[in-house]
Amino acid sequence: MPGGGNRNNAGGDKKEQILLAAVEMFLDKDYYQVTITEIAEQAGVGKGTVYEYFSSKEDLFKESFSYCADLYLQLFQQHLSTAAPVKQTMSDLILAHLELLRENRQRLYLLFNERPLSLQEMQGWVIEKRRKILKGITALLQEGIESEELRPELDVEMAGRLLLAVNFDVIGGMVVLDDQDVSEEKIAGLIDIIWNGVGSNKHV
Amino acid sequence: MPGGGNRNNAGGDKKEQILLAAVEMFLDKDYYQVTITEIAEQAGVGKGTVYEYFSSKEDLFKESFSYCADLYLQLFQQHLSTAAPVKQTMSDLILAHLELLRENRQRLYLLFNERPLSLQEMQGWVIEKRRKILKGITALLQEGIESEELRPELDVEMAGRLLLAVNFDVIGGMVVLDDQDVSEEKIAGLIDIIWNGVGSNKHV
Amino acid sequence: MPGGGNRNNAGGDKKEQILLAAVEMFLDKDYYQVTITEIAEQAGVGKGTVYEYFSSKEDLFKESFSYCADLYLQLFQQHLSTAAPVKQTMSDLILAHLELLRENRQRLYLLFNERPLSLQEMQGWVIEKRRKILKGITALLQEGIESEELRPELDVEMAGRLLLAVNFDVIGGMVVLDDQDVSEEKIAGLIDIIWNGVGSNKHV
Amino acid sequence: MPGGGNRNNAGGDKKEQILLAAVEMFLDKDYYQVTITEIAEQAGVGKGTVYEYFSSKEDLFKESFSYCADLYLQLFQQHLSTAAPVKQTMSDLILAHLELLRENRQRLYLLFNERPLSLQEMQGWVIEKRRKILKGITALLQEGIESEELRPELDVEMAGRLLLAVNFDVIGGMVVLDDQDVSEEKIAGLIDIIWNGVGSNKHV
DNA sequence: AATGAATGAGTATTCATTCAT
DNA sequence: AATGAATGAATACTCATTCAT
Repeated sequence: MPGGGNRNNAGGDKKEQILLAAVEMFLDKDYYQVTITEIAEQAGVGKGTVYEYFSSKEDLFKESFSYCADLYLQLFQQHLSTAAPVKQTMSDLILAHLELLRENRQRLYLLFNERPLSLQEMQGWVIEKRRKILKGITALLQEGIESEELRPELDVEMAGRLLLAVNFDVIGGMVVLDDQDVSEEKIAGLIDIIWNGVGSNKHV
Repeated sequence: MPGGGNRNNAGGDKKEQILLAAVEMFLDKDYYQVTITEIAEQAGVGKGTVYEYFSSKEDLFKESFSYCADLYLQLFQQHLSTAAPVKQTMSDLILAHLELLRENRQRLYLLFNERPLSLQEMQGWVIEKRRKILKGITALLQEGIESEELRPELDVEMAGRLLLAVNFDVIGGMVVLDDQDVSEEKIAGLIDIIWNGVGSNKHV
Repeated sequence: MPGGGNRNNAGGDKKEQILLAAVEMFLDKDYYQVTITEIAEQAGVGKGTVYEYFSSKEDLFKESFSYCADLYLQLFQQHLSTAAPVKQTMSDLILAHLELLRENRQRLYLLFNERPLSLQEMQGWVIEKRRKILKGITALLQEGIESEELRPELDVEMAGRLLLAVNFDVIGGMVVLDDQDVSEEKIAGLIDIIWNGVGSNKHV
Repeated sequence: MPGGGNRNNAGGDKKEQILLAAVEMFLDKDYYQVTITEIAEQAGVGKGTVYEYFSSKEDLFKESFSYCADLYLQLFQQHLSTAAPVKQTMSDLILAHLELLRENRQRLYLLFNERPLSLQEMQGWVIEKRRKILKGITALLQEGIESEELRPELDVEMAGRLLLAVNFDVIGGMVVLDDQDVSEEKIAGLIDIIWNGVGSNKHV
């Protein structure tokens, strides 16, 4: 078997090592401000080694991004596949998201939400991931309608988008942009709004 | 209106000329992809002239950004300061936002929502603008509660954030990311959700 | 007239300055061993300046090469367009070539004769120049046949190629590779061979 | 023939294996475009193994070059050592050369004729080989004079150089640069010129 | 005030070579 | 002896910024 085979018992470690270092850097600075040298240093390997495992900076970025995006995807999918009542699930999602943001550096939000504009391909990347999540949420809502938890006349697509926005923009914004403490109370208030709307009955 | 009269290129309006050119470019490409040379060409001035009016590329970007942000601010403030019913205002805001996105190139959204991440200062910039808008919306909602259009127990901050998210994330996302046609019907559905919530009465 | 016009009274000097420096370097070392930095230093300009006038290293090389090739072309064309007897012209060509090699650094020979193999395009370049020269020589020989200076049954193409080879390979080789002094006597001997051939009459 | 027997890859012939792979590659691409990795792959050995047998890329190139040069040398020496008439030998040489070029990839010509210029050492290498060949040719011509096949007043050195040039520049040029089909007729014409010269008797 | 020629710091990437296994 | 993972020196090219005119 010429050329040997899989990378020792050290495993694919080097690659992961580099990937994690890259994620670390890309969470801190944007694509253009992160240098391969930095990543290599952060990973504790030589510059050339980076290129043993990733064909280019762009490739490395994509993989870093994908790695982070998958964290999100997993989070959502995990919570969306429960049998819990919809209201509960919505709440759980928000809480889980909050935790994810807190655990994995707030900037995860940024990486996901605010990609390097110009790497056009990245755009499609993000959009794709968003669609997947949106689809999951939409399905959840559809079930909610069928189980009569939700109003039958609901525009599930828009409701789904709103829930996505709540997670990314409201929660993400509070944690990351405003660096706020998001209390349980706040979340309850938010869920209340989503569930019951803002309108009073007096004027309707 | 100082100086009065219409502004030909005879006037001292080189600065505005350059600024508008910069906005044009920054709406098309991201910070790192726009070059001073391009901006100068677009503005029809020499490269050196750019530096007569702006101390650096970063400075020029900030001003360009601010210029665009103000478009938003104006849009919101204009609609938030009407005496119309809150529901109407919310709807108007969304419609106006839609139009703004369509008119001013979709990328306005991107410029505003997705700044060159780690120009740290930019962050504060965005946050600041968001807060101002949020404040306006919150005030609107507070009035709505007082006029009993809105539910008295509403967490106005969260409701405000949600409305912001609806504009930026839901509408912006649909127009820009998904390149979707946002029908009146969709908006009606969205307003319905915001107003009445997603929950059915059966299970509550 | 926006943008001004031709480069000062300094003339296209900078460009020529750089070109000559590049020629200098490319005559000394091969394409891959010459660095842009060196050329810039040699030319006494900044690295960036090189790129103001030449779009890439390859471009600069091509122009350098072309510059040298034109020296050859001129040399040949100048001598080929005289009304002198063919024999005289052949001799003149060789002498002129010798002088050119001595004047313009021997390595001119190398640059022309031994291009960087791999820049495929270069190959075509050289071939093209060779063809032009060959055509000129062939025409000369044809005239020689018509004026009955040369044998009527001569294969002019082959004779032309032989004359080219004499110049490039024999003369060039002696001067450059063997660093030999090429005496008038040697040249007379060479012309004699070309004119009368090597064969004796005894055995024919 | 030390060791005798045929050489499988079982033998210690790794070195030859690598050398032949290198020749293969260097005939295809120039020094700078051939990588050690490629050579190793072509040879079916590990990259490190190359360095077991050759101290550096340059060393490997030199040996590859020498290997090819020896093909030439052998070709010439083989034909130069016959007892055939000089005219016949000249013709044979050209034909043999043609065949060699056709068989061994045209690029043999390039490898020999156009070394990576400024590996200065290479220059000497080529010069050395050329001298050896030239010496052989000169001896042949001297014999030709003695046997009265050739004109007694011939400058044998120049005649030798001319024959070398005919082989390398005329034949090589036609085959490689101009990618021409070299007919027997053309060769006959060439031999005719060498033998009888270009001059008519009318004007002499 | 206006210009654009000149500049050089900054960076992704390649590849010969080493050396631990 | 054989390997190939790891390495970092080396280099073309970009572009914000300056400054002489």
